[in-house]
This record gives sequence, C-alpha cells and structure tokens, in this order.
Amino acid sequence: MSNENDIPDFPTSITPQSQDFGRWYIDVVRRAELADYSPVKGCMVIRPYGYAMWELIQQGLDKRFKATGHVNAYFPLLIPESLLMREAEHVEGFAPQVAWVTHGGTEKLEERLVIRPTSETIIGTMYAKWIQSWRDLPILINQWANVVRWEKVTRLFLRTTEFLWQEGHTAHETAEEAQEETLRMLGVYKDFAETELAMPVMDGQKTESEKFAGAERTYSIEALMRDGRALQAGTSHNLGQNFSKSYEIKFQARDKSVQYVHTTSWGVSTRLIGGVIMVHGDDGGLILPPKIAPYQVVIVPIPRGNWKETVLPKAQSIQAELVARGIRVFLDDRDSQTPGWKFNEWELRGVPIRMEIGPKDLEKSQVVLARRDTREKLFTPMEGLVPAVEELLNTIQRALFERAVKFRDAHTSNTDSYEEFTSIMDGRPGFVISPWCGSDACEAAIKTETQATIRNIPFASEPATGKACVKCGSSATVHAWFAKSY
RNA sequence: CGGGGCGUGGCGCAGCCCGGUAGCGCGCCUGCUUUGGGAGCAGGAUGUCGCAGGUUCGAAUCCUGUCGCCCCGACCA
Repeated sequence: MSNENDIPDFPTSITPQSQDFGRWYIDVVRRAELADYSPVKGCMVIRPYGYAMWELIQQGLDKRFKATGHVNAYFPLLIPESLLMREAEHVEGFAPQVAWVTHGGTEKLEERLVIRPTSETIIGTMYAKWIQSWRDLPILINQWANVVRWEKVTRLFLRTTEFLWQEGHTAHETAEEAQEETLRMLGVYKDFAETELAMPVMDGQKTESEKFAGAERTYSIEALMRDGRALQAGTSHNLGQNFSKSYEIKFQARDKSVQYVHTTSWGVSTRLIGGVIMVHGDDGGLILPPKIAPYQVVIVPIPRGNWKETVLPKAQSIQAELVARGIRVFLDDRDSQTPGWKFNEWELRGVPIRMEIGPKDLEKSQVVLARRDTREKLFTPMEGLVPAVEELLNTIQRALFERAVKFRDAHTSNTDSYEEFTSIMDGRPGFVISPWCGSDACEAAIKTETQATIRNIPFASEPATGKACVKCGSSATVHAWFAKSY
C-alpha cells in the first residue's frame, strides 16, 4: 500500500543533505521552527516547537534521575571569581570561556563574578558546608539550568554561547561508589538516547587529552550523524578527590578519620536536539522519534462540501480518543491552508503520523495513516483505530532506531593500517576502530593529519593484545573509536 | 584568533561596477472561487537601503569610518 513514488518532490527550500549537510541542518532548524538566531551573537531563541522537544527530553531524563535516587535543586548563576580559581586544571580549562560580570548597576564590584560555565565550583562550595559525616553521604543532586561559555564558533543547538542542560553533582564516601555512580549515569544516558531518542550511542572512556578539566576520568556516549561525523551526546565524569580537596569537602569516616569525599558530575544539553535532527532527518526535513515528538499525530481533515458538519466532528472525536490514551495530537482544521500544504508542512516538521480523514473515508469507515519515516500510506479502519495508532507509533520508534543502527554499522570500519585509516577519513568516514598505543603524541598527530579524534575507548571494544598502534606501530593497549566530530 | 561573505518592506534577493528619486519572488491583508500532495483570480498594505560622516545640484550606488551577522578553519557540551 506504499505510494512512495506518487509523492512529488515539492520545493521545501531545504538544501539537500547531499549538497551541503551543514546548510541542510540550519535550514531544517529554522524552517521547522525549532530555533532562531537572537540579536546576541552566538545565542539562540528556542521556539515553542523546539522547546516542546526539550521538555519531553527533560521529562524522560528527570524520571530516570529520580528512579536512580537523585533529587533536583538549584544553584546560582553567578560565581565569585575566587571560587572558580581553586581547582587548577578546571581554571585552565574554563577561564578562556567565561563571561564576566564586573558591575552592579553603575558600581564596580569588589570581586568579579563569572556566569557559570558549569557548576562544580559553586556546588562543591555548598557541599563543603553540608557534609560533615559519612552519614551525610551520598549526596545525589541534579540541576536543570542554563550555562554560558564564550565560544568562538557557534551552531544552533550544537554549540551556542548560552545553552540549557542538566548537571548532576554527587558526593560519595568511597572511590568505588563514585565510580559506580559515574558509570550508572552514563548508562542512564545511553538507555535514554537509545530508547527515547532512537539514537544509538557508543559508550566508553575518553582519552586523557579529551577528558573534562579537573576530572580523574571522563566517559561519554557518542552518536553518528548522517554526514559521518560523530557527536558527543553526553558525558559523565569521575572527579575523584580533585574538587573535594580544592573545595575542602571533608567528612569524618566510620573509622573516625577525616577524609575527602569522592565526587562525580554528568550532563547532557540541548545539543541532544541537534543530534536527533542529524541522526534521523532527511531531505524532506525533520523526522522525529514518537517519544519526543511534540505532536505524535497530526489530523488533517479534508475539506469538501459540508465537511464542518461531517468530517470535522469525526476528526474531533478521534482526537479526543487519542488524547485520552495519552497521545499528543494536533487537529489541523485551519481552513486558510490546503491539505497539500499541510501534508508538506507537517512532514517538514517531522510529525511521525499524519492522519487524513475526508468524506470518502467516512463512507468507508476508515482513515489514511501516513508514516513520516517511510512515507507509506496505510488505509486503516475506524474500528480499532486507537490501538492501531499506538502500535504504529511503537513500530516507528523501533524502525528509526534500527535504521540508525544500520547506518552506524555501515559507517563503522576496522583497520590496523594507517594508510587505510587516512583514506577512510578522507571521504564520508563515520567511525574507524583502530589499535592505539595510548600516547598523546599519536593521538595528536592523527588529529593534525586527518582531523579525526578519538571519540572514546568503548567498554565493548575488543582487546588489542598483540596489535600494533595504527600510528606509531609500537604495541597497542586498546582499540579506540576515531571519527571527525562536531 | 585567521580566512571568506553579507547588511535594501516580515523572509529571500536584484539594483551598486557606470550616481537621477527603489524593484522582484515568497509571505501578509480584503473579496470571490477552491481544498485527497505546497490553489487561482482580482484588489491592497508594508522601505529613514545597518549606522555615522564626507563628495555631489542629487547617494542604496562613490569615499572614509564604524557596528553587526553568517559561513569556513585552529579551540570547546
């Protein structure tokens, strides 16, 4: 029942992916009304349709954070300069990127304030006050917030001067607990990305050079975009005792000794929205996984004759039934636009299912369901319509994930030869898995020569015993996943 | 921070080289006919040409300065 070939290619004013992927991305973001440029350089306005996606992301993650024992709190936007400066590596990493507040009204401040680029410092300071005993641990706090990093180059959703995120900050009695927490939250991210965003990710450890400023170890989830570049979609850091020592977060332990806590931090941002766009979208625009689609179903009534007395009431009652089942539905009954216009508009905006209902359908007691992902049209009986829609939404969610996995696998190569490595990285590369000796020098040389960086060392990667480093030929310690990245 | 590009109705652009009183497409408003893949016709509204100086009888156009934005690279969620 597929009419794929009958669908004409209307101009959507979206640049095709094959022509210029970067341009395609910007076109989609703006035409689908996810976000717009603001008058402030590097800052974007998240429009209602894009913000609705963020709200669904928040809900899905927040539920998981609560289920793993975390609570939400809010810490201030402004951080005194002296606080930021306490952890040496952290300062070095973030100082070049912070925005400063120097005046209150017309008066110059005694001490400058930074607008938070991340909150380890302010939160660590508060934890030092709150923690005295091992009985106070663990502390498992998350905050939903905005942060500011003065980036040289910005890109809607992927890298903006101000962005929205969540940052979890936990403090633990032992190193083992902190490590467990670090990995637990990375696992939460992976589960969320794969089940809600339908975005397959590779989870693993970052190299020394790519780890968070001030962290002991950094872990990440990495996704592959349709242009073959990787996107870091979430990070989880084991901060060890680096911050607790700088911020004096101490407690008296069970054995009466005074010890420093072990802390973690982990975050994902509005960047995830950029990832969803680039993992699923096509030349027709956005394709949204049902779980984070602001509208899962759009009903387009076909206006013919006395449709307002016949078709419209039926559309309204179907809408009510779907809404009662918790499905997000928009009934597009505007008579200022033609059905054809609406079809294209909602495809552009990635709505998973379009339901067409007109006089002919009423006669046959059916509706037309059109899938955004496959563009199939399915004539579906009114009888049992709601469960059919629910099932189709699940099918689409699964199909998008499977398609993304297939794409990722098809764009993942293995090589032990540097010659092959560079030639793969020349085209539309994807991930390349190669043995690596663990040295910064090889990692840096590869980056200079091919633009590829080590995205991470996956937990699931094959042991590299007996292999030679793809770059220097000396004995390899691990298999690393390389890619050009955003 | 380097390289490139662009500022002209809401949006996208032309006009600039060669100065002469601002135009096109889309969108918007009104009306009628339409509506199962971006409707048609008719009528209509919207501009201190980024900003500030200068040259000139006359500047969107030439000159000087300035501000801003976008893209591409080195750095970063």
